[in-house]
Amino acid sequence: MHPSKESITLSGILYALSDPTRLALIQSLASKGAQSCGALSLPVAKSTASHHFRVLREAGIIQMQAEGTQFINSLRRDDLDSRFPGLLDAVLLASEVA
Amino acid sequence: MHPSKESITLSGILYALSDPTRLALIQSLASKGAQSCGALSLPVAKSTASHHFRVLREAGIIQMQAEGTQFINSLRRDDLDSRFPGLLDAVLLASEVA
DNA sequence: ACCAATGTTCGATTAAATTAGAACATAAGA
DNA sequence: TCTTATGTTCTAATTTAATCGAACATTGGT
Repeated sequence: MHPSKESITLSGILYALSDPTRLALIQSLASKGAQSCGALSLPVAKSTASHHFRVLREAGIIQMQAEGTQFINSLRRDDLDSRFPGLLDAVLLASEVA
Repeated sequence: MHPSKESITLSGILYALSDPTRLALIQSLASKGAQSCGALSLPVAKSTASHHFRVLREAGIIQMQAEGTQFINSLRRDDLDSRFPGLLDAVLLASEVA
């Protein structure tokens, strides 16, 4: 379900983050910390939101852990920083500027 | 044909670079400097290569200038660095690691 | 047990990207 | 002027992605 750090690919990350909805998602996670899927309140259907979480998860950008009836999402910051130094920070900085 | 610096979007850049063929293209431009389309010798049909150049150009990542019968491609490094500091470098670094 | 809350998965639909072949445009050279 | 070189544009086929509704699973509370 969650890819290992080594199997995270650059193309996968760039693709996952090229979607404005997913970009907004990780921006929220970065600024407000870990949140459940519902707390992130996307303006799309539940199934669509679930799809976006899956894309981010399978790209290795977020991790999800069950907590009661909900799932808590958080950035895999350490893994990303060690595998692709500076990339996440540059994207987050750019997403604030734009 | 070439977008202004201000109209370059983060999503556009991330999407354009999420394709392995295009990523390889800009990596070659970064390491070997400006090159014609032909010199970059992609393993695809001419029309397909032209499509990839167009995507990179319209995303604001490269600029193309006519030079005789050919087009010289180069990175819009200054524009990218000023608009999204550190992003291009992080991607290029990541593309070397991976 | 029963019910509500929270997401996931399945199936279908619609939209967008990738690819390539064929025809076209432009510049340089013989 | 004719030909070659270098890409672009057009059109079409295949693939991939985004979206939603409905049904399903799991947990926690009543």
